[in-house]
Amino acid sequence: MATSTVENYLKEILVITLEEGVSKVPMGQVAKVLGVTPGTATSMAKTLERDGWIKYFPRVGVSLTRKGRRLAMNMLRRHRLLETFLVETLGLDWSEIHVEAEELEHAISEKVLEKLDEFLGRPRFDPHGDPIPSKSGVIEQLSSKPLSEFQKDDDVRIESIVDQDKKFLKFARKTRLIPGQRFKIIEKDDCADSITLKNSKGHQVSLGFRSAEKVLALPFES
Amino acid sequence: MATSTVENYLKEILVITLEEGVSKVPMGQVAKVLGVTPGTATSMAKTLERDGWIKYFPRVGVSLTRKGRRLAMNMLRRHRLLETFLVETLGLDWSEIHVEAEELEHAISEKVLEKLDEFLGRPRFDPHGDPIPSKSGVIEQLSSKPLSEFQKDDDVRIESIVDQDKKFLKFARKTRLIPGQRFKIIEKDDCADSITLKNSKGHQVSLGFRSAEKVLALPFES
DNA sequence: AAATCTATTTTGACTAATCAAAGTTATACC
DNA sequence: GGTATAACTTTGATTAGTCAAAATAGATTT
Repeated sequence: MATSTVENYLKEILVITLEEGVSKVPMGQVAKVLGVTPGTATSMAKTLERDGWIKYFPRVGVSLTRKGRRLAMNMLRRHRLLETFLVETLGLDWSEIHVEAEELEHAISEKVLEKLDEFLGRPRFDPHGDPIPSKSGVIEQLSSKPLSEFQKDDDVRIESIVDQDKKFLKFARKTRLIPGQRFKIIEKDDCADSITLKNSKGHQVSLGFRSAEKVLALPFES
Repeated sequence: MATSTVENYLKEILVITLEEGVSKVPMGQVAKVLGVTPGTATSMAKTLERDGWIKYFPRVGVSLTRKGRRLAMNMLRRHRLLETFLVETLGLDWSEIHVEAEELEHAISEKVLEKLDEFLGRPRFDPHGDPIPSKSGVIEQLSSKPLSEFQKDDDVRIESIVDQDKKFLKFARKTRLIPGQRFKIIEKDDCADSITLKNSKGHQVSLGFRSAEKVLALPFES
């Protein structure tokens, strides 16, 4: 069994891996995100390698083994499901949930997590719009977020439509909300619960938040 | 800050104290409930005393200081609120909740606990019928439980009526469900959701579980 | 009162996780 | 191409929590 320290190291290594799209994370960065001295990170790297969680390349960095990645994904799932619970069910403030989930994620069992997931209606995204890894460790493209998470003036590229309802897919096709298409968010009104997009040809679409949640997009630097 | 090991020691010492009505708990018993060797319990007792959580009387036992009791009560509150949550909200099986709560109680913050308490409607009893200590550390008489928690043939003494609804109080008075009165449970039917009591004068009352939950009683050895 | 038994304490050793500070590489700069 | 710099590793020490096994103190029995 992994201690919660081990779980933390693996999770943070995974997050950096996903965020930066690299496979070897340098020790300095590991030390920094975990708030320990570089020496501690190095010695931990050795024990993590000894126990088969990571591969350690001295003076270069660490990468997760399959086993390590599996556990790390599971931690990310716990973390994000808990964040969702804290906001949706208990109504905690957005700014506090990270710290809280950071603690709870080590204490919650697989069984309770499963029940929580069910209770929450198997959410796909956490309150920050980050995707929640599935039970089997699959995660949607990290940086793709539902349209509802973007802000006015953001440039986005449609990534995928989460909803499989035929009517919605038909509507999406008609309005060019198709993977690969580029849009700019020209209006976002929280009160009216509406988002308006425009593509380069001047074509315009408005969506309610409900629907905007079903459309995943990537931020797009033009 | 207390580690979760410290929290466990204090909580278990409190539980024994409450259950047995003693103030000094012998080391052997401490070791047993915590699943450690006697030597470990002894050395822990010294550190706990050093940090002001308990008083340690060599070869006799330990008792909680005011500070220790406060923390221990808080742990008991956490534990029982979590058990309530696991059963009521997530629908876990009665038999599993103790172990789960045992882990979570150390990870949940005061803030989240407060929200959880609110979400659950500030319950007074956990799923076992044990009282949940208040935020300020007050606990109702440990052994008093709602009538619904007793079994057929149990002898009980009514302790108090939790519900303040006038109609219910009137009904209780008429049927002699008054603090101090003795009854025997002559029938308890889970399917029919009904409990029937009889006092020494042959007077009989039947209650639904709903109502039986509002009547606290003490087990009574005749 | 001596012998025995049981509960408790002591001792010495171990693991996980950490830090500070000294030592080592590789890279970058002139 | 030698030296400074930043990144990384090593070393030695510390703290929390634990066990096994030997030592001791009280209580109980004879």
